[in-house]
Amino acid sequence: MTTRVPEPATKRQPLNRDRLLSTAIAIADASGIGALTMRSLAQALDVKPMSLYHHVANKEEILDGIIDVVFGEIELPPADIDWRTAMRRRAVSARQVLARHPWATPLMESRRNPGPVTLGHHDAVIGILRRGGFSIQLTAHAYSMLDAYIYGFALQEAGLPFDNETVPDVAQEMMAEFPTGAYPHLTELAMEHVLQPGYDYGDEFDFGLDLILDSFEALLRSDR
Amino acid sequence: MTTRVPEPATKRQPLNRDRLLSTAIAIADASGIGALTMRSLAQALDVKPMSLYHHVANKEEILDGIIDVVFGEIELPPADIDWRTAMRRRAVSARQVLARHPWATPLMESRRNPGPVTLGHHDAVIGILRRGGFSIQLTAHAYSMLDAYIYGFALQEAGLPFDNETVPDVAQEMMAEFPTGAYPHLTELAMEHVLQPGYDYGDEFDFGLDLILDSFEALLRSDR
DNA sequence: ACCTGAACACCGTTCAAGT
DNA sequence: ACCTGAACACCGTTCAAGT
Repeated sequence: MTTRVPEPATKRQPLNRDRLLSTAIAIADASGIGALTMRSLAQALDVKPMSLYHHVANKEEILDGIIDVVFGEIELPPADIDWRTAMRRRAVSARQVLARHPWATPLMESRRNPGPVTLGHHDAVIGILRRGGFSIQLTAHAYSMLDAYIYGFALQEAGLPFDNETVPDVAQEMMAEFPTGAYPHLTELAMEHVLQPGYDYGDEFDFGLDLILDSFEALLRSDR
Repeated sequence: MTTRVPEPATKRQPLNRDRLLSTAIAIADASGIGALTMRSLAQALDVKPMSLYHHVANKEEILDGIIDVVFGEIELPPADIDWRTAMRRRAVSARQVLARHPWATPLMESRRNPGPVTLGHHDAVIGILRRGGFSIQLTAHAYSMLDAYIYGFALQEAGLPFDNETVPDVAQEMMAEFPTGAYPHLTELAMEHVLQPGYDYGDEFDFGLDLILDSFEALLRSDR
């Protein structure tokens, strides 16, 4: 004999904004941002499309919202460590987060309504630089440059037509389509670098990051 | 009395791939990539939507095609000038081109079929570095870093919610919505830097670019 | 060879109606 | 307060048919 269960464990949770946004992110992660439609989102939430409009004004607000959630995933180091360690950890974390959500980087461009988490992130990073002794001028330089580098790298990484395992196959396939003798330098770089064992495009990130941090360390010293 | 004109000057040109792509770019420039639909493109070409499919397989091919056209607009300096001048000119030109086509940068991510112009561009840039004395290793570092910076900067610039004239209005409006006391560092940076006369976000580009070029010049010297 | 009309399976969103 | 059915004006694309 079964007991009557007034509230079964599988009972549908009431819809709310947080669940809406995290489900939207899950869809984009799994199937790309193109697969995120009001209809697909509603179905994943076990609800009709029109119900979504009770929690967000429109799809734009969903896109603004998920970008703000993604920003919240980036580690903000404690305020009491030195600026270089803090900037390094934030940059590495940002790259990891953007690699986890490859649809997010290009979306940054069109989003012009930064959410509270995004603004808080920017504020904290600027604060770390200022406390580290950066002038306002130098803070602007450093922040602009670091973010350009991080987003640009993430954009390139998201656009790579291969992951680390399929490098040889994809590279060989692409080069097979080259007209004979065309792109000699590209071919050289592929053969003698990209196709060598142990190659990992991701390793490039640390090189450029440290180069930037070195430069600002030198500038900071000569600044005061 | 009017003469009979068998071929009026306004006669519709026959559709071809080049005209299709350049019209597509004109639409995206004028109204954003979202306004570029098979139907809007057909209308601009004075043709029915289905006619487009005689010149391209689908919309993906149009997107691949216009990205390749945009790449072709980037200046490739002559092979006989020194690497630093060449890299500088290419970077400045790339930024100008991407600023002219703000929809293009985020599109780079999803395009995985580089066209012949794009491949030729990459090949030429790598060639300039190699001839400048860069090892394969250092070439990979430099190219990855320069492109990450260029694309990242273009992405940020495209996402700015203001152009140079409207900076004060937009910044003031945004800050007016901040809860009191929130984002103190962001506010400081805005008040004492962004809102100062003569501020131009674009100026940041040269600073970071020269910093990168300086670093590689030093690395190149110690490398040989 | 090049173009097209009609149709299909999708979109985001509005509106009026249900509980 | 929260959800929904039906409808509207859009998408990209296929197919069969026109010149």
